[in-house]
Amino acid sequence: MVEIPTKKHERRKEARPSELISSALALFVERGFAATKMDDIAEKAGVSKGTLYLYFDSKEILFKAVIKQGVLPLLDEGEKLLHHFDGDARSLLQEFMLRWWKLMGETSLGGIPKLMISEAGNFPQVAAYYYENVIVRGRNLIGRVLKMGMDSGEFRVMDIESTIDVIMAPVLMLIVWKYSLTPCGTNNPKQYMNTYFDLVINGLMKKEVSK
Amino acid sequence: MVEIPTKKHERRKEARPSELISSALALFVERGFAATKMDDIAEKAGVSKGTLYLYFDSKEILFKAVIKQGVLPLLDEGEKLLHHFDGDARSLLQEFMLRWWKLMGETSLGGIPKLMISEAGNFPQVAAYYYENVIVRGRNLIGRVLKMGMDSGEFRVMDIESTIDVIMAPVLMLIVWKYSLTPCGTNNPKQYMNTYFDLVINGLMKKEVSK
Amino acid sequence: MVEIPTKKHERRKEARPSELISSALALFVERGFAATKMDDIAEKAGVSKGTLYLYFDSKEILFKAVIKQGVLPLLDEGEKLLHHFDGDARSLLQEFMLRWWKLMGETSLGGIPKLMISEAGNFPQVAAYYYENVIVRGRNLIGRVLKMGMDSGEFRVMDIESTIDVIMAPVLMLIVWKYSLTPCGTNNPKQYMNTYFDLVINGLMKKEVSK
Amino acid sequence: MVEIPTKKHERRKEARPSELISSALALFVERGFAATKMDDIAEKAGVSKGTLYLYFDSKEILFKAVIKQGVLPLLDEGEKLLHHFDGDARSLLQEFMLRWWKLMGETSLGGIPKLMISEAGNFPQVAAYYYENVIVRGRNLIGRVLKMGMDSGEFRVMDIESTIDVIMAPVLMLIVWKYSLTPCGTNNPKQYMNTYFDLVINGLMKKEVSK
DNA sequence: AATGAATGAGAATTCATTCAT
DNA sequence: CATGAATGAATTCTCATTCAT
Repeated sequence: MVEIPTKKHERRKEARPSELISSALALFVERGFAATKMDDIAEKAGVSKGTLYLYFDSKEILFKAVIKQGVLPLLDEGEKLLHHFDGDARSLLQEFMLRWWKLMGETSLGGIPKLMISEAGNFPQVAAYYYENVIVRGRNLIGRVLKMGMDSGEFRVMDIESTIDVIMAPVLMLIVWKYSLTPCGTNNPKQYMNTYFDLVINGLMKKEVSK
Repeated sequence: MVEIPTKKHERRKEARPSELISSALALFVERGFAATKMDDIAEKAGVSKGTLYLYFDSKEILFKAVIKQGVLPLLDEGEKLLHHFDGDARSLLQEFMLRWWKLMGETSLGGIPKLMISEAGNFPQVAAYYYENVIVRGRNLIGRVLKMGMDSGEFRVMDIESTIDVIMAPVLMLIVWKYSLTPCGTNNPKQYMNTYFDLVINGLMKKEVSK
Repeated sequence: MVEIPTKKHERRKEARPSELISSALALFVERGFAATKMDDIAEKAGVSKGTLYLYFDSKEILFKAVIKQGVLPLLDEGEKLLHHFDGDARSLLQEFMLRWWKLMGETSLGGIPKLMISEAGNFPQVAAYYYENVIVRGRNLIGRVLKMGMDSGEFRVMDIESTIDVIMAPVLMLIVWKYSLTPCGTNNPKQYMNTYFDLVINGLMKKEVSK
Repeated sequence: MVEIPTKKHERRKEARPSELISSALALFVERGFAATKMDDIAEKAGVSKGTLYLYFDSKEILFKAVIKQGVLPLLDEGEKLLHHFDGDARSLLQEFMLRWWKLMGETSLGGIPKLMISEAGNFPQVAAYYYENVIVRGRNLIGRVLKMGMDSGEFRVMDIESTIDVIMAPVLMLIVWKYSLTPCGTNNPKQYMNTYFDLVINGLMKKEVSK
C-alpha cells in the first residue's frame, strides 16, 4: 500500500499472500463468500486471477486462510492485556472492551465476526475452528475478569457464563453493525461505547449506598 | 414435507406463495442468498423449479418478498404490545424484550435480522427498506418506553439513542447467534435472558439505597 | 373478431381451429417460430394455453397447420383467374400480379412467404411441401402466361424459367418487405406496383417501332 | 473445422471475435436467432461456450455484432465502385448489380439481408440501424445512377424512388432465396442474372427505333 | 512467478407440454 | 370442452479453475 512498486517483479514476494488475504477479507465481509468472485479479489489486490491460484489452491482454501489469519490477532491482543494489567476488575473490563472495540473497529479485522456469522452455515468446520479459537478463548478471558471482580466484591455475584455473553453482545453487535447496515443509519460509536460502559458496568456493580 | 405427493398437479394457488417464501427464508438464512439454489428452495417446498418462477419472476424478487413478508410481523406485534400495556416502564421493557425474543426465537422470523446483516451489502435497497420499516420503528418503540421510564423517575437519565441500541443489542445478538454459530456452542437462552434482564435493567434503574 | 361472444361457451366450435391458426400465423410471421410462445398465441386468440393443445398436439403441428391452411388460397385464386380469362397475355399477366399482390397484401396470407423464407432452414419438410404446392404451381401459372405471350408474339422470346423468377421477384419482395422492415421505411406500394408494371412489362414487350 | 485441436488452450485474442461472428452469422442465417443455440455457435467455431461469453456478453450482443460487422462491407464496396467509374449509366448499373450479387453470393454476407428480414420484428433497433446504414445508403447509390441515366437520356424518365426498389428487388430476392429455399428448387443464378439484366435494363431504356 | 485466455460444470431462467379440476 | 397450475427438459449465462505462454 505504501510501497513504491518500482519494478513490477521486484516487489517483496513474501508480502503477497497477506495482501491477497486482505483483499479477500474485505470482499468476503462486504458481499459474503459465494457472492465474491475470484476475479474481483484479484483485481482488488492488483494481480491477475492466475496469481491468486499460485498462493491458494481454491476459493475455499483462501477463505480458510482469511479466517485463520484474521483470528489470531483477535486473541493475542486480549491475552497480552490481561497479563500486563493490575488494576481493579472494573477498569480491566472496561479497558478490555475498549481495546477490543478499537482493534475491531480500526483494522479490517472486525469483519471477521460478521463474516463468520454469515458463513457459519456453509462452513461448519471453519465455524468450529473459529469457535474454539476465538469464542472459547475470548469468553475465557472475560470470564476470568468477571470472576476476579466477583471474588473481590466489586461485582455482584451472577451466573458467569451468561454474563460473559450478555456483556460481550453490545460490543460485538456494534462491530457487526459496522460491516452490515451502517450505510443506512448512522450511529455514534463513541457515545454507544460510553453508554455501554455506563449501563452494563453499572449493572454489574454491587449496588452502593448512594447516600 | 410430511405429505405424500400422490398427485403431481396439485393446485393451491392461494397457499403457494407463502409456502415458497417460508422455504426460501429458511434456506436463505441458513446459507445466504448466493449460496442458496432455486432448486433447493423448490425441493424444500415440495414443488418443481418451474413452479417457483410461476410466483416469483426471479431469485432476487423472491428474496425481496421474503424480507417484506417477514418484516411486517416483527413490528406489528411490538406496537400492539405498547398500546395495551399500562404497567411501569421496567415491566413494559422487560415484557417487550421477552415477547420480541419469543417471536423471533420460536418462529423462523428470527432469521430475518441475520439474513439482513449478511446480505445488506448486496442489496442496499432492501437494506434501506429494512432499516426504515424495522429498525427505525423498532428503535422508536424502545425509545418511548425508555423516555417513559426516565420521565417517571424509574430509570436513570441517559442518552436515549445510544441506550436504545445498547439495550437491544444483547437480544438481537442472541437471535443472530441462534441462526449462525449455535451448532458450535450451546448456550442457554433462558439463562441468558435472565442475566440480560438482571444486568441491563439493573444498570438502567436509579440506584436505590440498599440499606 | 366481429362476433359477439354472448356466452363464452356458446361460440361456434368449428371456427376455433382457424381462429387459432390466424393468431398463430400473425405471431409466427412477426417473430418467427422459435420466438413465438404458445402462451402468446393462446392469449392473442383469447383462449387458454390448454385449449391450444386441444386442437393441435404440438407447436410444430400448429406450425404445419398454419402453413397448410395459408398455402391453398394462394394458388386457388390464381388458377381460377387463368381459366376465366381471355384477354391478351400482357393484361393477363398484369391482372395476375395485381390480384396476387392484393390477396397477399390485404389478407394476412402475405406473411406465409416471409415465414417460409425465415423458417425453411428449420423445417425442410414443410419447405418442401411449400415448394411443391406453392412455388412450383405458382411458377407454372406464370410460365403458361409467358409462353402464351411469346407464342402470340406479344412478348420477346426469352428463357422462360428465369423470366418467371425475375418477374415474380419484385412482387414477392414487396410482400416480404411488408412483413419485415416496413416499420423502418415507408414505401408506397401502389406507386411501386405501377413502376413494376411499367418497367417489367415494358422490358418484356417486343420493342415496337415508335414511329 | 479442419484443424486438429491438439492444444486446449490456444490463444488468439485477435482473431477470435471475427471467427466467432462468422460462425454465428452462418447459424443465425440458417436457423434464425432464437433457434440458434450458443452451444452450437461455440462448437462451430471450435471453442467452448464460455469463450463465446468472453467476447460477447450476451446472445443479443453477439447478434448485434454480427449485423454490424456484416453491414459495413455491403456498402463500402458499392460506394467505391461509384467513384471509380466513368462509363454510361447502363454499364454502371449493370456492373453495380453484378458486383453486389457476387459480393453477396460468394461471401457469407448475403445472409445478412435474409437475417434482417427474419429478425426485424424481434430487433426493431437493429432493424433501424440496418435500414439507416444499408438500405438508405444503398438506395441512394442506385438512385444516383438512375438519375444519371435519366438526365443523360439513356433511361426513360420514371419515378425514381419506386424504380430503385423495383430494380433492386430481383437481386435481393435471389440472395434471400439462396439462404432459404434453395435446397428445394435449383435455380440457375447466372441465367437469372442474365435475364434480369435483359428484362429490367431493357425496360429501363428509352425505346429505340428498331428499324 | 505472473498472466489472462480458455474451459466446462453448475445455476438461473424459459417455455412446450401435461393434467386435475 | 376449457382452464391454468404444475412440470422439467432445454437453454442462457456465470465463474472457479486450468494451463500455455
